[in-house]
Amino acid sequence: MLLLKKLRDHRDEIVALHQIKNFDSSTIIDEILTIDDERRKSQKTSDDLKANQNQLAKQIGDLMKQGKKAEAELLKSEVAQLKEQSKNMDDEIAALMANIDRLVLTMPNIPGSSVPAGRTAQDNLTVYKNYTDLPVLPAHAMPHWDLAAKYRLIDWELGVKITGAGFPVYIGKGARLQRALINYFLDKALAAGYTEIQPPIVVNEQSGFGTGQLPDKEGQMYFVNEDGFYLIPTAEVPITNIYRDHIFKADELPVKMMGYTPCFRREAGSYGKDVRGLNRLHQFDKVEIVQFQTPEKSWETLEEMRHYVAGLLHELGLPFRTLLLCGGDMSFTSSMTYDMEVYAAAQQRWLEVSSVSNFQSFQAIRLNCRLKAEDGTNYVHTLNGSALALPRIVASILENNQTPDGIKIPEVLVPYTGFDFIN
RNA sequence: GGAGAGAUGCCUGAGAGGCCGAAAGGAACAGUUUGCUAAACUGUCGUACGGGUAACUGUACCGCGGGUUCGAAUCCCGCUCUCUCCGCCA
Repeated sequence: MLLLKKLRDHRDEIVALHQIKNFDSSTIIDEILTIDDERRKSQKTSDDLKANQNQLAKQIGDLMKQGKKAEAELLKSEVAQLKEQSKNMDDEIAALMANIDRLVLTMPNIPGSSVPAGRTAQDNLTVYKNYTDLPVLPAHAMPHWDLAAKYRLIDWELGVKITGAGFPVYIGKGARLQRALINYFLDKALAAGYTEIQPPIVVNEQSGFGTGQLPDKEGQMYFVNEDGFYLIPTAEVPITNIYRDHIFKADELPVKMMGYTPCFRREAGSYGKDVRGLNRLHQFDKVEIVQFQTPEKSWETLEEMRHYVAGLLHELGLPFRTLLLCGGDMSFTSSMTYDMEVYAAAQQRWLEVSSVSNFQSFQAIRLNCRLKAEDGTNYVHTLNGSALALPRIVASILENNQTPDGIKIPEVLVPYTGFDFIN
């Protein structure tokens, strides 16, 4: 959510930056500002009326004490009138504000100055890659879903039986590989200074709103009707909401938190080879890193976080690239996003395994999470990133590390898996 | 699931129709003092939205939403949440 004051003070700048996101905000901002002018006028009127009422109420009190009943009654009727007027005014103000809120909520975050313009994923900028030539597998190489079945790592049909498509059952070394990855990611994040969190994996509506999943992405989350809870699509939601309605002191920042959770996504409308195997699931595991940072340092922190994630992929020895998303491919809430994609050599596809974003104050405003500064209160900046999402990592390991005899486990994981080969 | 109690500022906690944006203590911050640590003393110590170049000033907020009243943190109604006891239970 963007701040009204910012819209007023930097109107043209914001309109220009929104162009990069292919969003035309000029008319919306003007409409908002017009409504807000009206709101301010109405508020002045209402405030004055109320000030008047307050004063009269005091006078009435004094008159009553002095026993001047008649005079008091006279003032009472005057107050009644004022009250009616201010009440009408307040209704008007409420309507105006609701209108403003509704409009403000339709505006996406403002992209950072280095975000490239563009419409689709084609326009994303590859800012880093860790390979010179992509691996080429022999003709008999298998995609991960076949490998997973062959070595009994994942039972797809069983998942369908228990729940439905997109809920695979990991078995034996498949399950142990998952657990190894989780522990490896957690240990690395811990060493990088993040505090480990085990949050609830269902959240209330306010939390969903705070991080920006609600209201727009309502249909993407599983909903527990009876209690009004949402299953989290990412640990970002509960972890970021830890500091909803909180005011930080500057020396408390940055706050670095991380956690492992299962994630649930309805993925309505997905189909085809996008959803084959582990490529896209309804339930998957992820370790997420989250930071709260001062506005001055958030860009620096974004770089730090994406380098951290890249480091993990390096250690796993998977071919990957880092993309700087163009305006059109960025999420509604993000100000700048790096995506990390690993290569799955059998499918010959790139799979997104991490998305690292700086939200600036966009989430913080919704969260009402602020920073106490010398010159008043300000909003903090929030950032987060996957570090990492498991299924596609597993897919990439299986496909890239396959040999005729089995699958080689990346060296860094061996202490966690307890085995170095799957056959 | 049943019964009861409660929700006040960063925390503890008073406040029971006007003198309350709210006592007191603690924490925090600034200053004074003391040889350091510490202590003592003094001061500061909520947020939002308006008006004003500014000094300053208006309004709202005591869980949330209504109501009564000239006037509500205080009375009434509804909701939410928390705690305690009972039941069930990993």
